[in-house]
Amino acid sequence: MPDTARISRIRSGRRTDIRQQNERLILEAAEKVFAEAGFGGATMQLIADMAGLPKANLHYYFPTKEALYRRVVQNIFEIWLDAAASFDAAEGPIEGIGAYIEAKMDISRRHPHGSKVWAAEVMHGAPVIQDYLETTLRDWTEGRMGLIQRWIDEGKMAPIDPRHLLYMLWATTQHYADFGHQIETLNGGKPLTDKQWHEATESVKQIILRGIGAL
Amino acid sequence: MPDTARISRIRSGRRTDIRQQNERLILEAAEKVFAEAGFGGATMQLIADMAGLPKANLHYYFPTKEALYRRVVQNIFEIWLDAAASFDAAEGPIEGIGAYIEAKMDISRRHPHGSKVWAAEVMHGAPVIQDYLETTLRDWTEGRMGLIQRWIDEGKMAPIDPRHLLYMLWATTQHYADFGHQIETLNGGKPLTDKQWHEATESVKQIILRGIGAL
DNA sequence: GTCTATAAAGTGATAGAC
DNA sequence: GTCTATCACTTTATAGAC
Repeated sequence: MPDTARISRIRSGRRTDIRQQNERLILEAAEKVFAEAGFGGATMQLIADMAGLPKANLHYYFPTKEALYRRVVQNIFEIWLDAAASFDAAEGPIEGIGAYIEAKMDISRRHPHGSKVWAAEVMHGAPVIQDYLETTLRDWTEGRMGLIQRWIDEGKMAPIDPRHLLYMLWATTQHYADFGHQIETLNGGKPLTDKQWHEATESVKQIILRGIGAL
Repeated sequence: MPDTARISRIRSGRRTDIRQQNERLILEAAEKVFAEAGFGGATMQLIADMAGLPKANLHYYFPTKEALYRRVVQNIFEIWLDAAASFDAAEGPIEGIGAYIEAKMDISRRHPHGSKVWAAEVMHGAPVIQDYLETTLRDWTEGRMGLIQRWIDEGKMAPIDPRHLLYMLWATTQHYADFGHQIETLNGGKPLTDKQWHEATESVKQIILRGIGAL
């Protein structure tokens, strides 16, 4: 390999590293700022400061504020879709829905900002991710509804409406992220401990699994 | 009564009527705009247009954008507090929690905008209503937790954690307002019918009441 | 790939005539 | 109590030197 080519590859590799690292820094900062201030309340200046970069660099990596925002929303959506794996692999509701609750609660704890950004996006009428709702989410939902209906037909749980069960699963688990500030305030101003997160997860699992007649 | 006094009273009465009517128009428009665009995304111009008033008049009735926003948040909070009456008057969980779910679901249907404004306010760290969380909501929560614990002690329901039951009640009922757009999209793009709202309410009641061992 | 300076547009709020 | 015109400020986005 000629020197010039090797040097070029190294340079290119370094540039790629810098790009990936800066994009990650920007996305993490953006997720937090969008969650805490909303899209309209967030400023590129604030995101830049939190990422430790000059504001102009944000526009170098993401052409517009909306493009940056879109990436943040897509990220949390993909994380949630991955959590469905445990759902599908299960043989019955205790295992499947129990694992799904655990996975969603874990995401609420590890990605509270992304959850809030998604919630705000939906509350505002999903101006940016309406296509996801109509395609990916719709297909996902119908697939899981069929799975739950099969468990009902097999007598593994009571005949509840699968759609409203899914809504309840989303609502209860995401509540611990989206309303985390309210929960923290009612917890004496302190974040939930490991033990409290475990108790919350077990409470949700217990009520829902018994509620659908699986226990 | 002298003519001048009578006329003055009438004039004063008319002015009061105009004030009350305009304040109501502004508050309704503001609730909708804050819900759909967020505090930062909402503009006084947009609220004024929706209320059918010149922008300057908004500042005549509400000194600042934040003062107007604060009133919107307080409104939904008081509506929710009133819904607790059914909770307290009950003799056991089936009656009390069942009525509370029905009341909260009804509010989600009739006041979806207010619910979203509250959700966004909490998600952003409750910058405007933190004092309510620490006083009124905290007292309310502890009172209801005591009531639920009494029902547990009396053997009227299973020994679940009262706090997480309350969170689940808030999460599930408010989800139908806050994520109404997502639910509507998954309903073929059409709002829930009377029948579907009733089915949703019954599903929530059934799963939770059975889940806490009250059925 | 980085950063300063600035352009272009929009915002909350107010003055002042009616 | 109403409404037009405008001020003072902030924002997104970009130009252009380095």
